[in-house]
Amino acid sequence: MPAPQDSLSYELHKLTARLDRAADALLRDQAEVSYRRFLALFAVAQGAETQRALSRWLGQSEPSTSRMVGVLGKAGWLVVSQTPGTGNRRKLQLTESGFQLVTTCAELLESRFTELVARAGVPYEPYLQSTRRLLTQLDEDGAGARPVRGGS
Amino acid sequence: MPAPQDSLSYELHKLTARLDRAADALLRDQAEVSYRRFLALFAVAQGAETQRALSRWLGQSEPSTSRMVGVLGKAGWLVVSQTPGTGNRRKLQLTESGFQLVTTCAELLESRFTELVARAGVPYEPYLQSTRRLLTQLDEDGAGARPVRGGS
DNA sequence: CAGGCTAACTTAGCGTGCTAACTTAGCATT
DNA sequence: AATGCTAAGTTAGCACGCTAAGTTAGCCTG
Repeated sequence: MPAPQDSLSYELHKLTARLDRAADALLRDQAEVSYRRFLALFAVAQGAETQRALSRWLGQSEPSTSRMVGVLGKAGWLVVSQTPGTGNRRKLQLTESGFQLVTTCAELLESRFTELVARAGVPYEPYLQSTRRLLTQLDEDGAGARPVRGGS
Repeated sequence: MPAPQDSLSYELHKLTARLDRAADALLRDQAEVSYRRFLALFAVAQGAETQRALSRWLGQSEPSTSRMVGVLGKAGWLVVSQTPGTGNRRKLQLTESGFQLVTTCAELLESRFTELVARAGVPYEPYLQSTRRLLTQLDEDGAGARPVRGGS
């Protein structure tokens, strides 16, 4: 049984867990918003126009998205509207404050991450390529897969 | 504002999210245990002897670990004991069934992941190196950092 | 031995992931 | 108009992450 500290899968896991925490801490500090909420608003900014689209964009279930949309609406970052004649859809639109939040946070995160990669001396492009290859392979493997269940 | 689909940070995030889901699905299918629970048992197998040690190993808060230990104990994978004269500690030990579960699952996961990397044509060692460098850099950056809060 | 300190764990309560099952809106058929 | 279908969203309830605050065990020090 290999010690997972030494395996790539474990290191990857650890890396993204910390990246997420760092991002979350940064955003809470600088913009009083959680990373999850930012991601949802960002998805809307990038063109997710309904809740279903948003849930796909985020790779999340629809109930989770439904709840998140409610929270973001109450916080005044998002307007949710239903137009008669378009089925049981909700149209999602950022408010002015939502848009500004997304813009600010995206810049913050992007600059921090780019700096991190540079300081770590990691070659951006090759690393990105490998990451993408793994993703693609996972997608292909999972194409005929069983449903996903449970936990966070 | 860059589309995050194109950025390394986003791809990394997506990759580990899917790796976790794939691992979770595999373990639920083959061993009727969640990935989180497996990780905790694995940590004990690797030498986490108290709850505090376990929480550090998992990179989690102590309350989360406390609850998890309770669940694992009830499931019969773990024995929790308190020895007088050693302070308010709990000694963690795998049961026979816990040990077998960990062994089986670790082999399952390791072989699947190695295959994935090979099929994806990703150079294992360089990718591992870069991942480690990013982690180290994050750790150094965060050495004098603010506390981490909130969310999942 | 009483009071205070630290280490380790628990309790309370919340955020946000999930599945299963339900509701609502529009469309097609009879 | 009633029936049934599909798409989109919600409700109920659980899994597990977190912080803040409380408890318990042992160790000092007066």
